[in-house]
Order: sequence, then C-alpha cells, then structure tokens
Amino acid sequence: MSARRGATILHADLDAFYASVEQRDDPRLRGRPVIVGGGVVLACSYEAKRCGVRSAMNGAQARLLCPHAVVVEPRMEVYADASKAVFERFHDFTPFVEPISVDEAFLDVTGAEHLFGPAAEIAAQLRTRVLVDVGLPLSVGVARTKFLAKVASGQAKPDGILHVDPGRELDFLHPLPVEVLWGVGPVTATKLHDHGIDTVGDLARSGRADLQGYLGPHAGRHLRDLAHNLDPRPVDNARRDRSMGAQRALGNRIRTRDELRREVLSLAEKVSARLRKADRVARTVTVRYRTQEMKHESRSRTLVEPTQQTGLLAATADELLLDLVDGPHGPGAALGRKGCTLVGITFSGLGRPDAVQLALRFPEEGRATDVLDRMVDDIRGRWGTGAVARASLMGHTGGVPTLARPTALDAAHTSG
DNA sequence: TCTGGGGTCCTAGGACCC
DNA sequence: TCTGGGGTCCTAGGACCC
Repeated sequence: MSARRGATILHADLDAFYASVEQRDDPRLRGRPVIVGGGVVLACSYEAKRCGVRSAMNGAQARLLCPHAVVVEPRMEVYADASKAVFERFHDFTPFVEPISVDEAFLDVTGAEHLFGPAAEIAAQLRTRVLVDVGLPLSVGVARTKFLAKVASGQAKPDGILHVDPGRELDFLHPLPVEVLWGVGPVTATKLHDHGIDTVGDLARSGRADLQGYLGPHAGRHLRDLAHNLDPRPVDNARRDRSMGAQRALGNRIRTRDELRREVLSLAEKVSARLRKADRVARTVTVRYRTQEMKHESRSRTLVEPTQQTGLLAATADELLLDLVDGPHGPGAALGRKGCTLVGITFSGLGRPDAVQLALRFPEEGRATDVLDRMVDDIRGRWGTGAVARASLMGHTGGVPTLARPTALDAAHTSG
C-alpha cells in the first residue's frame, strides 16, 4: 500500500486488448476491423469501433454495422499469457501495482521517479517496453489520484499518453461529461441529466445534500468528491479476490428442472476446483438466475464454516436453485411460470484455509482484555507475529460471558 | 440478433444482541 | 413493562465495471 499527498499514479490500459492480440498474431488483420467473439462482441479493434461496433454488443448487430469486419473466435489462454507478460513489465517499474482486470492496472510510481525519471518519462518507457516486448499498444494516464489517472488514460486512447498537470486538474476535469466518472453508468447519468447536470463541473457546483437526495448518501458524496478531484484511495498491491463465480447463458430454449440442476452442479464443480487451486475457502454460496423477461433473481446462504469441498458447495447450490425453480408451489412451479435464460453461482466470503476459529470462555473473574491478550499470544505462538486476528465478544451463558467468533487470520484486527 | 462471462460495491430490511 | 439506540450479520436486489 502506498498513497500520500503528491503521489504520482499511472493508470495503464491496453487498447482493445483481445483484438490487439489478434492483430499482433495475424498480420493480415492489421489495419482491418476485427471483432472478437461471434455471439456477443467481447472486444473489437479501433477500425471496428469507427463503424459503431462496441464491446458487449450483439454479434449480428455488429456484423450489420461493419459487414467487412473479420470475426475471430476468442483465444483466452493466449490473452492470459499476454496479460501476464504485460504485468511483468509493470512490475519492472514499481512493486505498487494494483490490477483492475486482465488489461488494466494502477501503478504508484511515486518512489520510482528518482530511478526512472519524471512520471511522464516513466509512462513513456512503460509504453515502449510493452510495445517492444509484448507487441501491444498501451495507453497511460498520469495524475495525482487514481480516478483522475483513469479518466486521463481514457482520454489518451488509443495508443496515447496524458499527463494531468497538478496545477490544472480541475481545468481538465470540469468540461468533461459526467459519464467519464468511474461509477456513473446509464442509470446514474440519466438521474444527473434530469437534474441539469451534464458535465463534471456541473456536478462539482451542485449541493451535496441535493445529490445525496436522489443518488443516495454514498454515491452522492462520492461523485461530488470525485468532481473536486478528491480521491484518497491508495494503490493497493495486496488486494485479494472477494468472490469467485461462473455463469452460463442458456439461450431461449425451455429448460427442465433437471437440466438446470445439472448445469448448476457442473458450475459448482468448476468453481470449487478454481477455489482449491487458488488455495481459498468460501463461506457464502449464491445462485443467480435470469428469467425469460430478463429479470434477475438470486438466493444465497452463508455456511457455518468456510469450505472448499465440492460436495458441500454443490449441495448448497442445488438447494438454492430448487428454491428458485420450485417456489412455494411445488417442483418446477416457479420455473414453468418465469422460464430461465441464465444460471450462475458465486462463492464469496473467501478466506485462507489456514484461518482458524478459537473460542475461549471467560474465567469467572477474567477481564475481556486479558482473554484477548491470551488469544493474541496463542495465535502468535502458533503462526508467528505476522498473523492477524479478529475477535469479538458474544453471549452470556449462566452469567459467564463467553468469547466467540475469534478467527480469520487474514481479517483486519479489531478489538473490543 | 433477443442480449457473454468475470467481477466489485452499495442499499435496505430483518434478525439478533447488548 | 415499555421503549429504544447502537451494532453486526445475513439476504435479496441493483448499479456498475471490463
């Protein structure tokens, strides 16, 4: 972690990532519109974007807009390798790299400037390294905050670099449409426009209470802060995945109850395997469901203890699915009424399998702090001083307070 | 052309505890 | 007995991101 006033942050973003990899590997595709993915557009080259093709667009619509485009099947393993190579280049410049996705990351280069030169220089070197070593175009935004660096890289695309001068941040930001802000999607944009807010400057000038009134307390405050370039979030190179999941779109064919159960079982097996491979356990299972009317439903259950066992996770997912397809009126009743076009599962509440649970009982005269101290000593004795524990007080049994729910070696330390 | 697959974070209400 | 505030955890749903 690192973030200070005067920090220098880069947002590095590969241009049209999947499509660029295809153009790199097949010279015939260079300079031509390329669409990756047939059913739905996963990525498209800038030549295709000029025809109006966008990612997530339906494939048939994309081909209509851009009839001469070359459509290629995605090659996920190749993209994963390319991503890995690019991130290795990032780490050559700083250890403070926070991945956002396969093709995007924040880099805190504050301490790297005396090694590699000023930030704009680092950004230029980064782009050269990625282009020469991996063969992919990279856009970079440079600023003092994460969010502004992200906005800058968006403005720098394609294949560009944009350094927001610390003295001119608001001059850069305020004329831009509110849609450039991270967290403003279609719904929020419409609400803002309805209130006469079209640019980031409009947002900065509006009252916090007004914004919170129609966006909610968090979003209202957050967006207004961003409009004033207030973004204290540090570049976090130690982020861990919070959840892990898989889903399957099923098209329009009517599915039977048993088909859906098999589908969910296979998803559960797949994600459980990933969970074990990542050496993680999960505590909450969620089953997601999409009806023929494209409505989303979900059911979730939190287990008493985190696990990585396929059997338990799959059985839980199955029960949750049955709740969705049966409803209160018996087997398949709800399914018959609403149909199903997608099922998915998510495991969340992820933790390390070596996290432990300790429960200690207060001695009659013991004080809570003494018990906590003994627990901390116990934990350190077993796992070293680097271990982190969380503890809380729970319950009275026969007048004797008990300590429960200690646990989670990688959770934050709290006391009291 | 009926619309993929992988995630993150927030909200609101209810249960439960002190 | 009644009222209630503060806090956490869980669930369902929604917005948003790449």
